[in-house]
Amino acid sequence: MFSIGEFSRIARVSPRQLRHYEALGLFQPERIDPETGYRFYSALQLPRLNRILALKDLGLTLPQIRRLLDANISAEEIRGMLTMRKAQVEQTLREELERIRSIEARIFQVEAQGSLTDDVVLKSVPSRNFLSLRQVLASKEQGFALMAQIFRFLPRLTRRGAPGQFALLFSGESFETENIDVEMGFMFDEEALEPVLLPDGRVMTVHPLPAVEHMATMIHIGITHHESCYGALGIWMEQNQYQLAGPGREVFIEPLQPDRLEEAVMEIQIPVTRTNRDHPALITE
Amino acid sequence: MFSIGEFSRIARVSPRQLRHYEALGLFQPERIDPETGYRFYSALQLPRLNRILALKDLGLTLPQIRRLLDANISAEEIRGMLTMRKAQVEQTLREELERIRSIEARIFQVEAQGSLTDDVVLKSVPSRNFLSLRQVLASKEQGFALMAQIFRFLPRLTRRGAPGQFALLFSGESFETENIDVEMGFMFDEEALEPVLLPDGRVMTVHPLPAVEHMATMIHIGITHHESCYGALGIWMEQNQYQLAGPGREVFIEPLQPDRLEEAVMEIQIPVTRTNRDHPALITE
DNA sequence: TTGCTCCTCACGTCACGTGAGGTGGC
DNA sequence: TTGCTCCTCACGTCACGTGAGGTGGC
Repeated sequence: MFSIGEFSRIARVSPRQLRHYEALGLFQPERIDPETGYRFYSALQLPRLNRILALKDLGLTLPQIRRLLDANISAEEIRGMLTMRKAQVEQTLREELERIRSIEARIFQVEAQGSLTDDVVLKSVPSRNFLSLRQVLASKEQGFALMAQIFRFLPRLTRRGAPGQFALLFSGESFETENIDVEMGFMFDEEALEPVLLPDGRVMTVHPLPAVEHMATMIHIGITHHESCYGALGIWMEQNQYQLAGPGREVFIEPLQPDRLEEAVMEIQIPVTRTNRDHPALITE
Repeated sequence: MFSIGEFSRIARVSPRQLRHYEALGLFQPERIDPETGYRFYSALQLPRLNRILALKDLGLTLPQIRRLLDANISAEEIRGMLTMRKAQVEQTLREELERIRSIEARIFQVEAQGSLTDDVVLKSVPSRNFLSLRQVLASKEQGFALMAQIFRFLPRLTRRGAPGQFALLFSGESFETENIDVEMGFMFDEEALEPVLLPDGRVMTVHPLPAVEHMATMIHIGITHHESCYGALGIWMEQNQYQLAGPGREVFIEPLQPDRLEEAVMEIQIPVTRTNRDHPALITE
């Protein structure tokens, strides 16, 4: 019989660890002195402790190990738990690989620019309604004109002003500066509104925008000169192995104030999916 | 200005998260109403929040991010922190890869044996003194005879019986059953003892055993029939990519009781080093 | 009055490490 | 008496999630 100190030196675990395993019902001392509360262990308990440590090395949690050591568990169940755990580790492995790529991209950026820039953040955005007008614009100027018209008419849109955030949705996948297929209007969460007739006879209608699971986003201040954001998004997508997966959006966070457009804050959003490539890391045999 | 709820929906983070970042001094609201304590944020704060989220995605801790966002930090320091983080992730990646191999080995074992067996545990053992006798044994029987002789003489070794744990150290790297180069004696932690003269004229002397950083260990009950342990250790080493790195040891946990040898508990210890192989996972370019 | 949003604690997470404060045998 | 070992709390870790209990404006 060994005291907890002796036993911990033999097994090379800490006394605290032994007490912790005991508290979890995982590993009990062979005897506890009722007088002093001292714990005593025997050498014959070492195999069980070793099994616990070996399973812990595989990354199983202590409650999982407790279930695994349960006498009533079948080999089939054991295999199931290990297979599940393996899948988990493979998943985190893939994530770590991506993380390394992202860090490398950032290091490269710092070396090239001398500082951190262009913070692209991946988010998931929910479905929203879109009161909008779709049009192919011959030029940027035509776009601004349409925007101005909508905004002149805006106070009459609803009693309480704009129903949500002003946004642009670009359907073409090419980033040309003419013949842009754009949908312009207001994104909002409430139930659908009636269609709206503009003075020139065109009609803004409501349809739902789909939720997007993986949206690469970037914040830009002002309503012009945001081409560099698309450049940065493109580089980010390439370095992080994503590709374009749908129409991009430009969402204005706050109601636009026509006299202070240079202070407008816009979020550029691009739906992305992971580029399929072989993961050399997962070739483990 | 947005309330915390509005801002959290815009930025797609939780209000709790915003309060948490504030508590860490990482991200403050632009204004706090002194009356109500309500927090208010502006759209212009989104770039900073995005930077925080982007750096968090790289796996940096919030205090690290705080330092990175500090105005007085140079590009060189930023690069240093990112490079350090990259090395960390690469390390955990290697560990995850090993873990997958270990889990696969365990799954294979369960499939072959129908249950968990042979718990090999990797430990580090400290340096200890060894009062011992080295000899090349022609046969196993000769070994048992030597052991018996030492034990007959044992009561006279010290006043208080054996000075430590009885142990065998095998210098030959081959596992033959004859001409075994073995060192036999007692491992202990106290300061060195005097040499001991055995009745047949041979002398047991003290020398330190080196500490071993990576020791593959296994528990065996009894003093014979432990060949299967060496088989299991060999398989374990192969599957987990380790190789033999020094003389193996057999350490008896408790004082040997000659009439109950079948209940003796022995730890088999084998020093190992990692087998060098290319890690395909680290080919990231 | 009922919802809704906001506020400030404060517990829980996972596997222990690390004191703090106290006790019993050499 | 001084060390040594043991005991039982209980805090801290990391980045929040999740109530609990209370308040102010529509």
